[in-house]
This record gives sequence, C-alpha cells and structure tokens, in this order.
Amino acid sequence: MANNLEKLKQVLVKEGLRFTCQREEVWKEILSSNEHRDADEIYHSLRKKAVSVSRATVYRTIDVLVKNNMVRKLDVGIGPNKFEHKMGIKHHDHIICMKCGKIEEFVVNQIEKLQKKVAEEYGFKLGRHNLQLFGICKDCQ
Amino acid sequence: MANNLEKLKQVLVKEGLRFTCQREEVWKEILSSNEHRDADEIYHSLRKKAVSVSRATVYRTIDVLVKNNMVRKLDVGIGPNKFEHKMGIKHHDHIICMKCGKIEEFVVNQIEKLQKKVAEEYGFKLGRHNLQLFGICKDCQ
DNA sequence: AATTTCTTTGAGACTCATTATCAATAAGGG
DNA sequence: CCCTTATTGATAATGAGTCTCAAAGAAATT
Repeated sequence: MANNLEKLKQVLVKEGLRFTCQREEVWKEILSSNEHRDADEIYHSLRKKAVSVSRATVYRTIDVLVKNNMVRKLDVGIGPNKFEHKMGIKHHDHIICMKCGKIEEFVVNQIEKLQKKVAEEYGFKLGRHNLQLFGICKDCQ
Repeated sequence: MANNLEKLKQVLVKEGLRFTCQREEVWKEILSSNEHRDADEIYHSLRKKAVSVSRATVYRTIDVLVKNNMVRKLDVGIGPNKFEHKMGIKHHDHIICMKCGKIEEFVVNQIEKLQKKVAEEYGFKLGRHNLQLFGICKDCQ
C-alpha cells in the first residue's frame, strides 16, 4: 500500500509531474479493486466517495499509469477500454464471453515465448501485446 | 471470382436479405485488395469509381460479411477497425508497428493450438480470437 | 510575503468511428 | 405491373476519449 503510493510519487517525479491529491485518489481507486473497470466506472466510484475529480483527470492519470507500467489497458473488443492495476499481479491474458461479457484470466507461458520469437523474426522491438479469446462461457452455452 | 459472388448470394438468401448492387459492389471492392482497409477507405474507393453507395451501407454490408465469415474485422488498437476478406486466405495474426502503423501478418500454428486448449480448460466454446503484437518495426527503431 | 512562472484541474466543446432514424426508393413474388 | 417489404442514403445521434482554456494551485524568485 504505502509502497504503491511511493511508486506513484517516484513515477511522477520521473515524468516531471506533480503529486496531487487527484492523482493519488485515482491511483488508490484503481488499486482498491481487482476487477476490470473502465474509466467511467472509476470516475463514478470516486465521485460516490465525494472525491473531487473530473473525467478528464481520470483519463489523464490513467495514461500516466499505463505508460509507466502500473496499469494495464485492456481492449475488450466491445465498449470502453478496461483497466487493471499490475501491482503484485503477474502477466495474463483474457478469455471473454461474447454473451455475458464475463472475463477470465489465463496464463500460458509458451504463448509468450512464441510471441517473442515472432517479433524477433520480423525485426520488431516488441512492446505490449493483445491476446483475447472470444467465446461462449459454460453458463451461457 | 464468380464463385465469390455466388457466395454472397447464398449468404444473403440464408440471412433473408436481398441481393442489391450496393452489396455486390462493397463485396467486390473488399475482394479487390489484400490490404487492411477501414470502412472509410472502402467507401471512398467506391465513390471514386462512381459507385453510388453510402457510408451507412458500407458499414451494414461489412457487418453481414463479418458475421458470415467472409471478412475479418481487425481491431488494430488505434483508429478505425480494418477489414480483410478471407477468400482463399488462411488464418493469421498481426504484428503492428506503434510508430508507423505498418501491419505484418504471421502464422504460428502452435499458438492456435494452445488457444484451443485454454478455451477447453475454461469451458468456453471458442469463437474468434484476437492476437496482436505491438512493437516498433525495423525501419522505425 | 508578494510576485512571477509554471502545472494542473474541470467543464464543456470537440473529434472520430460507428450506429440509429426515417422518408424515399428499389427488389422480387404474385 | 402491383404490392409488400427490404434497402438505401442523408443526416442526426451516440459513445469513448481528447482537447481547450480560463481559473486555481504549487513552486521558484525577489
């Protein structure tokens, strides 16, 4: 917790940005849940707690967090992007139900390795990747 | 070619839709190129050829084609979705340059297999998937 | 402490891709 | 050829996200 706040402070210094209470609140809000939430959900959750913050600031802060590897942006194929913090969480991909929108996480190390190989083959310096499986979950079948 | 037109006719019958010259032109336009193009590019290409069609119809037609597995929708992470026809083309994924937007295609059978295994594991009936690698290409590094 | 300089914020305007609306037009069966 | 129904196109609406800019806040300078 305190560690995570420190992390934010460090990143802000590194980026030449100021530590403000809005940025702190956004970060704490994202840390407070392991759900995949979109910017608007984060914004409303903060407003419900009477935190004074605007949508624009939520988006701006998330950008900083994503750029600095503290938050992952998830393009779930439909609707707004979702976000999840990466503190103490190891890398995973997602399998998404096309009916109910349920998102499950999975890890396949071998896929990661194959991806690196592909990138090398094509002379790309690999940044992030995006792997989603879309299907119909057990409950919806 | 003639085959592909037949294919369109069949699909339209199956969907209870009519065969119109707009739908035919959109389909031919998509078939005419192996590039990854967005709806607007397809629309403008048709207009340049003096084909009378609207943006709305382009989108609507593409929807039908995607639903019937004749066209693939590509979410390239930034900007509009891109489309590519699937006639005589085998499945591949994409590696995308985050600087210049260049898209290269690759095939890794093993990844496909691993994906199927994951879906099984989680009890999902696998539909499509989405695998993009984002990086910086050789030229942009 | 006051002033200056620079950053951040928030409200709302704006953008871009896509979807919805709906009157006018076109297909296709009878 | 007529009639019903689907389709089209122009345009409005939507949704997610970004931009703008004046006002407020921090930091540095005097």
